[in-house]
Amino acid sequence: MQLKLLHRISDYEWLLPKHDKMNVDVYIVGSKKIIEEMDDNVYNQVKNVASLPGIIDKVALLPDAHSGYGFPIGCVAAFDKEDGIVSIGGVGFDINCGVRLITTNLIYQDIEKKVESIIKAFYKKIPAGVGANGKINLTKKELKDVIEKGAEWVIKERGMGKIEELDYIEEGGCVSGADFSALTEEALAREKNQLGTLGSGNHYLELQVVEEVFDIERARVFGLFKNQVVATLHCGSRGLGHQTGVDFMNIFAKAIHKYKISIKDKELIYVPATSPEGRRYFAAVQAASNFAFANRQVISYLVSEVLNDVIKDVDTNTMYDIGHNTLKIETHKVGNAKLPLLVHRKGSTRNFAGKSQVVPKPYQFTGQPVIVGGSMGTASYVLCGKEESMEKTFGTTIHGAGRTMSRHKARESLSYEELERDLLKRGVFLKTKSREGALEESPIAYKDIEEVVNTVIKSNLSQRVARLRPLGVLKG
DNA sequence: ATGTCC
Repeated sequence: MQLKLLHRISDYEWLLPKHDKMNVDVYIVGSKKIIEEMDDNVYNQVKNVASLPGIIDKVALLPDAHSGYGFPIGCVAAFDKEDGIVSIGGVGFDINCGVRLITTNLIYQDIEKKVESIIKAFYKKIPAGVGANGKINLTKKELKDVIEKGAEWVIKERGMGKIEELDYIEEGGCVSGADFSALTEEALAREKNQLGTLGSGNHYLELQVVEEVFDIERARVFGLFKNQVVATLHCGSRGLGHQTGVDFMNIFAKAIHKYKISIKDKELIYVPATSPEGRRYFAAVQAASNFAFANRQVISYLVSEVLNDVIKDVDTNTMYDIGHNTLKIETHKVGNAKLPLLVHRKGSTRNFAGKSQVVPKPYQFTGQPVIVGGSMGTASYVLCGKEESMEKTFGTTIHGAGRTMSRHKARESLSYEELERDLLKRGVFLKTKSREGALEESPIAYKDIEEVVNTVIKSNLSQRVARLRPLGVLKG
């Protein structure tokens, strides 16, 4: 993206003022380098998003942003609850794709020589890769319960996890407004034993060590300490969520004729939020979101089982679990008004500070944790929201480093053997279902996580709590 | 991201 098109606010904040058909400005977070290296298509995409009807206040673009379907990945846009719209590209096809951080009572020395065997045991126990199926076979009635109850169903009905864990999942592991009947038959049919499966692409399960603690107080409340072994898992709503996106593209395509909406970019198709199709999409997104929460709950339980198989008496806890492809109704301060908004977070994470109804009770005085995923060889971060982000980005921050190289280019840039060697040099053991897939996710294909994190710190959106160094990774 | 083309 060209810097000369933007107005500088600070070294880390920029503004693309509204012009042409834009209804609002675009607020951009990034260092000079990050913005200059950002795909030009991101510029076109945020301009298009800013031109959507009923958009409120601004579009916020985060430093991990890159080109996506319709909306960039790494942005947040909010629409008036009544006069606004809902967009499929604004959520993403992997609905409620998210991350969970699992803490343990182990220190690095406990597992130093067992990393390989732990990752291999993960590989055996946790289905990963395209089309992977798990052991949980749901009847239609059970699937309906999963959709309506989210992670709670997994804990109560299958005994996979502790009931207290629900307090440490975004929205208690179950968003409201989920309607089973909003999902299509095709989406339901895709759920063929996919509960408790990791998936492919950038999804992973990583064994990590807490390398550095930046905020001792918050780390203590989050249950983190230096040299501690933790696991981070990144996955979403699998085929069910994806099919929901695909099917609503068709439902929306019919609806725009009815509402006489003309679309200039088919990837940016939308319907009025209050239309039957819009309401149904909202309910379907919440439904798929609950499936994703349940999915991560199952995998999280399998992680604790594996750790207890390989090493005895391991105590695991969920530090937090949060999505980064979401659609929510939230009240935000806009100017002097407080407005209920339809917040689309696409590859971006809710980052609420301090006391808030949606911050879990144990974290009321710290603010809500954010888990920023690394890219195989690189560090992950635990961050925490700051008050300023409420006004600047609707309480939103980054979700990862963000791609800087296309999947295709990444595959051509190195061989699998080179990747494996590079990772071993970094002290990371890799096990994957797909060598091609792993190449696409090579660390060289991603931005520098340190620089991306530094940007949200310098712009006062988030604060650092801890940095996690990868030891081993299972990829789909 | 995705039973990466029923």
